[in-house]
Amino acid sequence: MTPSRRPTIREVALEAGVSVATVSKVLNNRYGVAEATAERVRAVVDDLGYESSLVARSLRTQQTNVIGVLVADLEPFSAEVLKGVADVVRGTGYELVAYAAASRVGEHIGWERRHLSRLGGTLIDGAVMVTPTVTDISTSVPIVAVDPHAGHPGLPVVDADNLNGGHLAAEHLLDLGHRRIAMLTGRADLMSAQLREQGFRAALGEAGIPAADQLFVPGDYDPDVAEKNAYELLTRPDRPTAIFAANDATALATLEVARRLGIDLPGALSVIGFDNIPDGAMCTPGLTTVEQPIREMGRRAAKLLLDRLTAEPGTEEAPAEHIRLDTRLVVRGTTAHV
Amino acid sequence: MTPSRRPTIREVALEAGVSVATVSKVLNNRYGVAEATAERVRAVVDDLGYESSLVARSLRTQQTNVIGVLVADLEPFSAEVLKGVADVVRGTGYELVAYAAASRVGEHIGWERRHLSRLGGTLIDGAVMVTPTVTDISTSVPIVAVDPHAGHPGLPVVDADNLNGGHLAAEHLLDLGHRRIAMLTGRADLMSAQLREQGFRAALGEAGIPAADQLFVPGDYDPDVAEKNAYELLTRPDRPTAIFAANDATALATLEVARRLGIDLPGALSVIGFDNIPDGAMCTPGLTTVEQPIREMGRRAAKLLLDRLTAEPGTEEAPAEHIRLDTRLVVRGTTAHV
DNA sequence: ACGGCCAACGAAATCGTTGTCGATCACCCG
DNA sequence: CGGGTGATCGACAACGATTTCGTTGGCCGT
Repeated sequence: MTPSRRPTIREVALEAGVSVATVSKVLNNRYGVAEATAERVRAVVDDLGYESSLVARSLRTQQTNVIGVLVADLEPFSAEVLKGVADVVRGTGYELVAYAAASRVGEHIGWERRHLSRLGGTLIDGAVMVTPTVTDISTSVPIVAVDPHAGHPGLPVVDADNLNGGHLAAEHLLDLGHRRIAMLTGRADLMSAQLREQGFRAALGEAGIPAADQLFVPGDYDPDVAEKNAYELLTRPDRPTAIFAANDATALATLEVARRLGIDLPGALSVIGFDNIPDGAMCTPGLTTVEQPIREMGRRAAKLLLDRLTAEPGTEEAPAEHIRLDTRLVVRGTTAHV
Repeated sequence: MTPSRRPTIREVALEAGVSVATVSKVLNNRYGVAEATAERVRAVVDDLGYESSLVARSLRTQQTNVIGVLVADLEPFSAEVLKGVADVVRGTGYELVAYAAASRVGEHIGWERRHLSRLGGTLIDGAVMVTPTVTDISTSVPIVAVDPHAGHPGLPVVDADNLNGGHLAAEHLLDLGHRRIAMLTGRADLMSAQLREQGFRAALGEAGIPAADQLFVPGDYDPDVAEKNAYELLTRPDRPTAIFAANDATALATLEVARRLGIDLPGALSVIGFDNIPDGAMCTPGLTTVEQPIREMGRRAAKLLLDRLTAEPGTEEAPAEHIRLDTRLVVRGTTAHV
């Protein structure tokens, strides 16, 4: 019985009666080997089921042909970005691996840095980082950020038009006649959250409605936080007639709170979210929301990264691009007139 | 300016005035180096910010200290398993990477095999496979399967007690007085789906209710398929008073169909799902379901795998374990009497 | 027939690390 | 003072691939 170990290139060479160098040349179809021998080598290769060791190859060539996606947690948003990246990576000869950080909040401080330095230049050739919070990325591998922390210096970014998205949400509610509108704001450190709020405030301003600070409560992109604050908001004597939640997860939490409080929806309260995650469409009534093309964001991020990786070393580095994709209003059943 | 490349062990050795071997010994704190030199080496190491190359180390030691989780797609189920695996892997010195297969259905034929052979023995030391469909796993790395394809030979498996789960669902509906109960069955090739149906049928039988074949329609674990079939089911003249969906995703799709048809829920129709994914709890009304401890399944799978990996080579291989975790009825708002 | 040339191939260096094993040296004991 | 004994360290051979560069041999032209 043949050994169950995976065969090495040496064994292939031996079997085919050629040198290791020749086998390598055949596999990477490089110039300088006769078709006859190449044929013979190929026969032996798939007879033995040989596959070259990615590790050994990486050591030699100094690149792994693997790109990583680093996500803080596997919420639907990250998962969707990941799928978008996978769409693009497939068929390019690159492998795709995902690294999920801590599941416990607060534990991921510095996680991104640690992982990047461990992996970069040794396990992955580049990375797509989803909602990264690190401020100084001083690493050797190229990085593309999706929906990053506010105030990043010069690294390529893909995000949605959050500013206009916030604007759209406010406009929709204003069109329906709402005047006392509250907002569950997002994670304060993320650019997307800041822009959504900014666009929202701008639209209110344009409509001549003063922004009352007590109507802006933190939702933090987190259902639990949002639930607590939505409850507080909805039990006030002068409770708002509409709520803009900075993302769908917190909007759904708000719906749940309203239901518990027996508030008629959308009769007595309108709720609009942001993201357009699948769950929002499934719920009863369907969640009105601002859609951002998450999967497409993943695709664009991957393209950006692959472009950098496959760029000729000679060509000068392209300036950090910033790709901003459009957002779009999706009206369903949780918003209504008055 | 120092080169921006990551430093090698050789440079550390040079800087510290010792040999490469000594540096290696210090880093892996192996016996045979004086504390004074060790101290000096350590100083240089974090002065230069040196980190050993995982690639080179892997090539030498023939193990990568990375375990992989292979999922067909990143639905909530897989994501939750992944988190469970991450819980266990953290702090063990192993890295965790996730490989997502095709996003398009049907494209993943043979995908598992390809990836395993490419990665196994070269990029990962072992793998947890979620709902694997391959039948012959002839690879060099240890594998643990979560909720596998039916009829696997001798590989360790972690799953939930699907048989009893199906039984619980049926019992619940029977207790509520339902007699004409339909089922949206799951993916026919998965063990879990078969067992859920089997438990369900058994409970019906015990109650003296003949199983009418026209009440069993495929849901396929897929919301789109389920939507189509649920529609057909609910527009029949003698439509069922209750539906058992083989998983929550299809149960939610059923709810959506019922809502579109204007069927009062749970007054005129009871729906029960399986899994207890978060979305089911968020919806209005909350989805009654059978819970399986998905995250815990991930944890157990990871433990099983790590046990195999860290087992002394001398000890004989333990027989393939099969860990079956309990399922539990979670009653919410989508089921009611009569 | 001989020199030159090109295609085809192989020997060897290399990537960065670990582990074995021999060399060195100080020290202690008889 | 000599020999034995640890402790400490470094030289070197792997690991499995890629790539450079030199060697071989055949063929062609004159």
